Amino acid sequence: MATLKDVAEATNLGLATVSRALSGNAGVLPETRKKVEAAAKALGYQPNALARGLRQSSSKAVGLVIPDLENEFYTSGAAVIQEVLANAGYRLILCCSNNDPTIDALLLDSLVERRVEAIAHVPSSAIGSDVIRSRNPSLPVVEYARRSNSEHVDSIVGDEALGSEKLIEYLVSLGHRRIAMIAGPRGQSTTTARLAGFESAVRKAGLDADQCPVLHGPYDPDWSEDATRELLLQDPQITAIFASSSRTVLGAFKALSGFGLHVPSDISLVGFLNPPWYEVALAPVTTYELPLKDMGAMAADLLLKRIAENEHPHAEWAAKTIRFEGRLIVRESATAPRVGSLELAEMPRAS
Amino acid sequence: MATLKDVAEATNLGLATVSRALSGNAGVLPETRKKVEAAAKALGYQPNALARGLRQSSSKAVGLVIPDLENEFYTSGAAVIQEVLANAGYRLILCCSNNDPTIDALLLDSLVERRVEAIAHVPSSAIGSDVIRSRNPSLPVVEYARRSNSEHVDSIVGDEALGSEKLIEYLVSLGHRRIAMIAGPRGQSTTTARLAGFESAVRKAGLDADQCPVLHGPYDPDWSEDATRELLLQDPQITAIFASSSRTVLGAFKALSGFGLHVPSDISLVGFLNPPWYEVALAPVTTYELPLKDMGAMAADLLLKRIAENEHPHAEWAAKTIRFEGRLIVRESATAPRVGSLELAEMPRAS
DNA sequence: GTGCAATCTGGAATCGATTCCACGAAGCGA
DNA sequence: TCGCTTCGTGGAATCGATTCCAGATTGCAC
Repeated sequence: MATLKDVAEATNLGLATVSRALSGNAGVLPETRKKVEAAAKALGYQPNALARGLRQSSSKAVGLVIPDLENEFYTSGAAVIQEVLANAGYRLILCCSNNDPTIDALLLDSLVERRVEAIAHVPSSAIGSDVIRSRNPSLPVVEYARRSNSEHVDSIVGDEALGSEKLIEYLVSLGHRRIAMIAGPRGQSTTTARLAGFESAVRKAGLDADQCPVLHGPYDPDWSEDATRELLLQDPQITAIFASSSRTVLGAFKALSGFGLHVPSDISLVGFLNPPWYEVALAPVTTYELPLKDMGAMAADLLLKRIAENEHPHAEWAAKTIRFEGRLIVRESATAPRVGSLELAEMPRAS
Repeated sequence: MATLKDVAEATNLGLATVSRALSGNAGVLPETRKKVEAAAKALGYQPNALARGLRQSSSKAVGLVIPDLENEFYTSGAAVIQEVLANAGYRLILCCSNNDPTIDALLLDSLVERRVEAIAHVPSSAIGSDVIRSRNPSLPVVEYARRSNSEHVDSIVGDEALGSEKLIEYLVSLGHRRIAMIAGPRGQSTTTARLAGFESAVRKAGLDADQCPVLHGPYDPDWSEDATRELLLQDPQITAIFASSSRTVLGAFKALSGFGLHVPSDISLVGFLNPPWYEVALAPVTTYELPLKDMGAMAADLLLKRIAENEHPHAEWAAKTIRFEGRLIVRESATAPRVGSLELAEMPRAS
């Protein structure tokens, strides 16, 4: 592949001049520049970003690590982040940790080694981004969507607790008193917050906590399907289910259909987040929507701001957590509770 | 940030030795290596991938450009590609072109400038990947999911034509004779193939092509909703709709609900691909599933193979297109056609 | 005509790793 | 003991760009 030197030789100019000409710097005769550009084009010259980055110690790249490429909770923000950064002249290096803390740490390291200028991060463990910050205090890092225990990292999250609370309040207002929650895996900030909101709302409404069971498991439709199934078998008095992610809503629907139950006449179901398909689900899903796009934009803006600040040595700043409120979307999947307990028509489970 | 030199000075060793010790090369005394590793750890040394890449002219990175981060048609394969490559010691740089050919070209350039060792690409235009190949004949490139007109690039796609054909055959076997297709944007290989299959099936079944309208538009729920609406108003004799992507299925469902129509008793609807929510849709969706995961794995394997071949100068190879068959999944969204024309209860459109 | 500034250009240092080559020490057989 | 190989190590070149600094040319004012 052609290098700057090749262009220099082809034009009988010095390296320095050619470099200036191509990088659009001032101090080059217009005709010289023309000549250089022509030669570069003819030779098919493409700059070497590695060499440039090495010299300038700036890669014009930002890293983003998310745990799952097929979950709108993360990709929705990722899309915006990529867009904002692209407009600012940065490239996004997007990596996927598969929710594995080991891979997560590996990817963060590899981003630092590539000398990205900032990192956005959906932490896969409570350790989160602290390792990075402690080794590279000046590298801007922001946690997005989930929080770790890191004290020294900005984070942008949704107000998940408030969301749960609103949903439960709504169910209670419809008359439900026995509400089950299908929660996520323990230890993740989202799970913790959604659970906290649930428990708080249950308490405030004066419900009997024993009649409001909570199931913990991965954000996975299959697990959720099994969990819902067992839940109903054990506790047929339940009148409403709060499935705290779109994945678990999916599983819950499948389990319910398997039992021949109808939403919402047999049982109410509310979800979380707002993927497009909620509108065309078996019963359009009542849910709490988070402004994922806004959150992503804010994360990207924050990173850009921190990068800019880095140019000039800056005063100490305190890490801050920004929490975005969402909104309750009422659709059809929840109504007043039925009377009496469920009649489960055990059907062969769809494989 | 600590450099190799810092480690060398801290240990009173030469640069060369330190480099060898850290990169696990032979020819270093075990105790020397211990000492180096200890010092590196103490100093928080992290190698500079830019410098390494520059010297070795190999970045251990592979680029992937997809048009949309929120569409399972692309992310599903992307997830697998990332996994396979990670296992082979490569990092994935994932970029999103927003379906814009200009951005697409820009991103490809930027990947080449970063000296990635291979590129997987969902082309956003018919020009596709040829520019890259013509300038860098030795850079492995594979097109995934969509094809461009490039003659010299491998591509891995689904057998979209066959899929359409199977779906239409199925509808015909149920007794449908007036089937509408909501197609994608003209000029994309997926649209073309799906349309070709549709037309071929219509012809083979001896249907009247005039009674089987085709609407072209973006793969977008809102557009699809409008299109479906107009379609039904213009042509209430239609008994089945083939919505050729999950996005358009969504829009179609919304339009149908808006008219108070019930799937499948009032009208049949079949889709394409198989996102998880198809199972819990208003009517579980009959569709043609493509093995996206297998396709992604194959794309990644192919790239790795080409990278390996590049090590040894190799014989000419001919570009090949690999087409994956999918399978028809029969659910509940299509049944035998109603008799007579539709009665449209025009409802206020959900904003 | 001379002095000085402004403008354009090129040589050479630099970024941080890898790697070729040379050097000294140690081991071993003859 | 001498000569040869083997092993561990360090010096210096290298990758390909950017950029500091100095030199050359020109223009302009006095």
